[in-house]
Amino acid sequence: MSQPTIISIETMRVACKSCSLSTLCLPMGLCPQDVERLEDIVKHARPLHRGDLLFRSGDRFRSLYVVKTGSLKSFAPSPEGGEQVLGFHLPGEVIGLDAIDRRTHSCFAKVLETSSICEVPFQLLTQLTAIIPGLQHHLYRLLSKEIGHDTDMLLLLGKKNAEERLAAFLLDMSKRLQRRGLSPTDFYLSMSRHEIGNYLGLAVETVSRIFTRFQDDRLLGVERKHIEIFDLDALATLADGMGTMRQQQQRT
Amino acid sequence: MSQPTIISIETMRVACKSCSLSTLCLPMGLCPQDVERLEDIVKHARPLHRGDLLFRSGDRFRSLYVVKTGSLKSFAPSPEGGEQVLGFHLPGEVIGLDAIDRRTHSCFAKVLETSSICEVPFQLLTQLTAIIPGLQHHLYRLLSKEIGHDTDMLLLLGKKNAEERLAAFLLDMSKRLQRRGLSPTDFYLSMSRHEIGNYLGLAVETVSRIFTRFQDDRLLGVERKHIEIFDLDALATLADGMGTMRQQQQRT
DNA sequence: CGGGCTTTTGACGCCCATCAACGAGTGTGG
DNA sequence: CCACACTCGTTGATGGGCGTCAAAAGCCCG
Repeated sequence: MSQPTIISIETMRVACKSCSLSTLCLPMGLCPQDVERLEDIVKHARPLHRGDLLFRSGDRFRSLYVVKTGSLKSFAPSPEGGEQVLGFHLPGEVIGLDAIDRRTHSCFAKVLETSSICEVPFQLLTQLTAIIPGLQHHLYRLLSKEIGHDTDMLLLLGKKNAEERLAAFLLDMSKRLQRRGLSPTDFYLSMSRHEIGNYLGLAVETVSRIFTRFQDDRLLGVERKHIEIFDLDALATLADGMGTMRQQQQRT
Repeated sequence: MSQPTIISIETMRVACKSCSLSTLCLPMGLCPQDVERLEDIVKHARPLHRGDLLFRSGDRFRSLYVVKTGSLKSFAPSPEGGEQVLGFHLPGEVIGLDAIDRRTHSCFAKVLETSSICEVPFQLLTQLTAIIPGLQHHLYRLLSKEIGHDTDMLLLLGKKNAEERLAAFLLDMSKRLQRRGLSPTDFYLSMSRHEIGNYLGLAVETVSRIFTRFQDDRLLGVERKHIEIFDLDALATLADGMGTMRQQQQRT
C-alpha cells in the first residue's frame, strides 16, 4: 500500500505538543502514535486576537481548525444584512466542517478573545485516513456529532421559550467547560449578551432580563461576564421545559 | 490491497436498477461502475406505508437509508413529550447521518406516504471507500451538506418571521422537487399543516392563515395539499425578508 | 478623561400562540 | 352504500411573551 507523502516537520510536532488534537482524538480510540502523525500535518498560526476573522464566508475551504486556547464564534450572514450566530467554539472543538461540501466557507469565524488555533489541512487529513486506522471513522463521527448538535439547536429554537433557551445555553456551556477540566459552576463567558441573544434567537434585552430573573430566583450569580451557577439541577429542569409543570401533557 | 468481502448478489443489483443511489451519487463524480458496486450492498426493503416507522429514537445505528420513492419525516422527541420535526425527506435524499456518532438513532423517521427506501449498511459502505476512489470524500460531503442545511434552518428559526418561514419552506420544496425533474411550481405536499408548522416552529393556525394570505396576494394557489406557485420571485423576495423593505437597515 | 459600547430596566405594542368553533375530507364498519 | 367518527384545515377572538424603543448607568479603551 503506497503511503502518500505527508508534510512531516519535526519542529512543528514539537511546537504542537499541547495541541488540542490529542484532547480531541485520544478519547476516540486513536493511539498516541497516531496523534503524533496527526500533529505532523498541523500548521500553527500565530495567536489571534479579539475581533480577528479566522475565515470569511466565501473563502475557499482548505482546512479544518481546532481551537487550542481561547474561544470564537461562527456566524452566517442573513440576506437582510444581519447575521445569525451559529455557535461558540471552545478549546478542543473543530470548526469548518460545514464547508467541506461546497468547498467554500459559508459562514464567518470570529475570535472572541485572544486564542490560538490549529489549522489542519483537510486534504492531508483525508490522506492520513489511509494509514491511520480509525481516523476515517473518527471524521465521520465528528461530522455526525455536529449534525446532532445542530439538531439540538433546532429543537431549542423551534420549541423552547426564552427562559428554557438561556437555561439550556448555560447548561451546555457548563458541560463543555467541565469536559475541559474547568469548573462547571463558575466561569466567564467570552461572548456578549448581544451574541448570546443572537445565538438563541432572542433580543439582548430579553437575555439580560432573564439573567436577572435567574439571579432573583437564586439559580445563579451574575456579574457581567462572570457566571456562578448555584443550582445546576433546577437549571436542567428549566431547560427541559419542566419549569412550571405538575403533570402536564405534551405540547407538540 | 486486500479487498473486503462484499455482499454481492446479482439479483439484488438488478432489483435495484432504479435505486436512487445513482441519482444521488452520479452527479458527485462516481462512475456508473462504482454505483453498481454501491448498489450491490443495498438491501431492499418492502414498500413502507403511511405511519410506518423506518427507525426509532434509541434504535441501534446500522444503516443509512436512501429514499427511492415517496417521502418521510424525521423528528426528535422533546423532553416535555412533544416532538420537533427535523426534516422532510424526498427521493434521492439520505437519512440517518446524525446517528453515526452515537451509534444510536436519536430521532424517529416516519413514512408520510407509501414509499420505498434503500437500506445501506454503513459498515459495508465505509469498507467500500477502500476500493471506490472518491466515495470517502463523497460521504464527507454528504455529511457536510447536512450540516449546511441545518445551518439554514437555524437562521430560519432564529431570525425569520412566520411569513418568511413559510415562503422559505415552499421555495425549498420547489427546488428539491425541480432537482428531481418535477414541476417546481405545481406539486402536492405529503405532510400536514401540523407537520409543516412543527417543522417551522409555528402553530398550525398560523401556517393556515399565511397560506390564505399568500393566496389572497396571488402568490400561489392552495387547495389542501395541492400547491401551485404563481410567483416564485416574489416568494423568494419574501423568504429573504425583503418583503416590506424599501432601504432597510440590517437587523442583527 | 471622554466617547463608545455593553448591560440593565421600564413602557409599550405587535406578532403569533392559544382557545374555540365549524366545515370538509377520509376511513371504517354495519 | 350510507352513517358515523375522526382527523384535517380554516377562521375568528383573545391574550401573552417577547421584540422594540428609550434612557440611564457602568465599563473599557484610547
